[in-house]
Amino acid sequence: MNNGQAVQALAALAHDTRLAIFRMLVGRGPEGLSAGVIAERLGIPPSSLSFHVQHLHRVGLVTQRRLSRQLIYAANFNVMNSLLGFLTENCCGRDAAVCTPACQPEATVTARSRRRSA
Amino acid sequence: MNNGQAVQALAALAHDTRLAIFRMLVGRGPEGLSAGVIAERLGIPPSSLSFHVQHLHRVGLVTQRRLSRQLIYAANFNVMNSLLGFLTENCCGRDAAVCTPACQPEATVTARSRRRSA
DNA sequence: AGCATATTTCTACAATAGTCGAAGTGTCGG
DNA sequence: CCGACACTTCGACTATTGTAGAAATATGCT
Repeated sequence: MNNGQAVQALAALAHDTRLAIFRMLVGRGPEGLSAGVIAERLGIPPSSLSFHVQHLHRVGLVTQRRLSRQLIYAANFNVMNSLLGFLTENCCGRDAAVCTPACQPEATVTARSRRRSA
Repeated sequence: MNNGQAVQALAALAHDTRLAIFRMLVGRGPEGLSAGVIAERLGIPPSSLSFHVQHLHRVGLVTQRRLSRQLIYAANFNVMNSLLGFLTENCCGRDAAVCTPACQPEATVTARSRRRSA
């Protein structure tokens, strides 16, 4: 993920409604949820939901598929993964595990410093 | 970090100029950089720099201290850490390490996220 | 005190983002 | 083919954010 993509993804998540949508979809997993259900749960009009969920879709954070009449949205973990990778790589101290959030089980080897030959 | 704080932090980073500022400060470490130097390096007017760096300061992502006439800004790794923690906790599958970016030394990290940033 | 430097705050404007009803599009059941 | 349903797109408006010169504030030097 490059700088521009990161800005886009961050902007997509930087909104109450969209973060709520994304978290809801993350909780649901690959199965996803239909647009109508999301809108109803959040108590927002369908057109507003569509506006926001498409923002997330445009930047790749959610996938879209049709199931008969409904459009099912689901979180795209790969892109979220890339975003977190970008942030840890570029927005944390380079030498240290100074910014290793919920993930220092035992190893803590900074993935970056371990660039083993491909 | 709660939902609202996360949205604020994400919004702060979701802008080309601010992300550039933050990355510059991350690269510099605790020593930080003065407002003037940052503005000059980015080629933006002082008032614009002030606007953006204060946005980052307001949400806690950068610290501010005075050194004689200059105001020195530095990245606040704690808050960045909290943000990453929030994202991994709330925006990734809860059961799985489905979204553990730079936390697996050599295993699952996608080849793309491993390339060193230029 | 008076002047230079570093940075912020003010101000006015430009641009972008968000809201939501209404109209349009795709899909199914009969 | 028609009507109902699920959702999106359009359109018009409001609100928020970004930009940058000019004026103001803070600090230091002599």
